[in-house]
Amino acid sequence: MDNLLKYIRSLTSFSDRSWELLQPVLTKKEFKKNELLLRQGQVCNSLFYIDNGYCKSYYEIDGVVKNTGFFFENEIATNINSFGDGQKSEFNIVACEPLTTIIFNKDKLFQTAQQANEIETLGRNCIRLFATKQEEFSTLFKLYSAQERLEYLEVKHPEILQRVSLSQLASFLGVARETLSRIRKRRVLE
Amino acid sequence: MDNLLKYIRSLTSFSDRSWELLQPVLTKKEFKKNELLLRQGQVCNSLFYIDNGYCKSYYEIDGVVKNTGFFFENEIATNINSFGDGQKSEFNIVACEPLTTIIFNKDKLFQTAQQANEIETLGRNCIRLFATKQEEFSTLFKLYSAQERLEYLEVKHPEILQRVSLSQLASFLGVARETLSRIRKRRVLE
DNA sequence: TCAGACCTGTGATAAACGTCACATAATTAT
DNA sequence: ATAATTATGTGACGTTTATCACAGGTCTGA
Repeated sequence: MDNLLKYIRSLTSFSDRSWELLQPVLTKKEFKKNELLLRQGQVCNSLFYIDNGYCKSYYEIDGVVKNTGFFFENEIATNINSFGDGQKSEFNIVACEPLTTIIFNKDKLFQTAQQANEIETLGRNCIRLFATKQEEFSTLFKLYSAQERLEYLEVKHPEILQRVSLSQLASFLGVARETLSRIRKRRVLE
Repeated sequence: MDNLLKYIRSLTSFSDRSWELLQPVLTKKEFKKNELLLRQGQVCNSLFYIDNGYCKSYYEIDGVVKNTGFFFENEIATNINSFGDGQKSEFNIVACEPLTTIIFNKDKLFQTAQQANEIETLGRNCIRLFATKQEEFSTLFKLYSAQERLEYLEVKHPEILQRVSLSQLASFLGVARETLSRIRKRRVLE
């Protein structure tokens, strides 16, 4: 839980009292590699704080897997739309490695947040980080070519390139696996 | 202010008392067509509730304008990253029509939110909507081709196609103006 | 240690797209 | 009303990308 407390305090001021109040909201949970955190069609009632390992969100359309996000240590993974609105999720979240998470239960979180403003503020800040990340990757496609998107990741998010295989990365970058392989080859030669 | 109150109450329970407390946070402001709401390099200290008209966010890179978002009535326009973190904005927001907005002042909003939990919850929900929208458009690029992205807008966001010119829409969809023109022609003939 | 699954690279080919050039609306300003 | 500006359509051409096919490499579990 140490990592989580540090993470929270990097976002917002958080008293020991708030941390105590938050405890009943939290559950530690481990996932095996390839185990699902969230399944398409389910409603997402959790925020998954990633303590160790990483996971990804993906759509499965006509049997083809399309990766839409990767989530590493000290990030929150969730379906923000499903979590907020109670709608069924259109995508899956799966552990890409053995994964240790701390789960925020939605109902308990909302109850507790009504009583403790610091917890409400924490929730706002978690969502803000999530929104910032989405905006960042959304903008990539509007500003840059496939090769430039790869270069952007090399500079700004090298951890993704180090830990995610080329095949997995391709759909996230919006190109075919073969194309990404060729782009990478060009980059090495240049 | 009527529209704003309805908007707020569609998001979260909001007492008359909270609405009173919120008043000092709010300022009505009109923008002329092509007037900037936010300039690149500035820090964003406002949430712009769109009461009437619409605006867009855009990057200007090597003299070329790239549109990244459109914001219509009953939406909040802002730079979520700049607003939350105090970083300088990398993009502009400009009125595309004569625009009526209600501005939330950041400092006053945060002060007031500390005293009234309903206002903190409102902030969380506004950001949540923002995150959901970003995620939606980010996913489009990973799942669909340019033509499919256009079809998606036709079904899910026809208001964008009705109000935004083809040239403006092109960079938002991540294609050249000429390509979008040809895609549209194909769609009409099919 | 061996088979099966997954990952990466590469060639061939067709399709999609970007860019430049220019013509023709449509809109706006004077 | 008319000129200027902006928006759209279209052809030509080169570049980038998707798709299919297949070979070789790596990892993993029986």
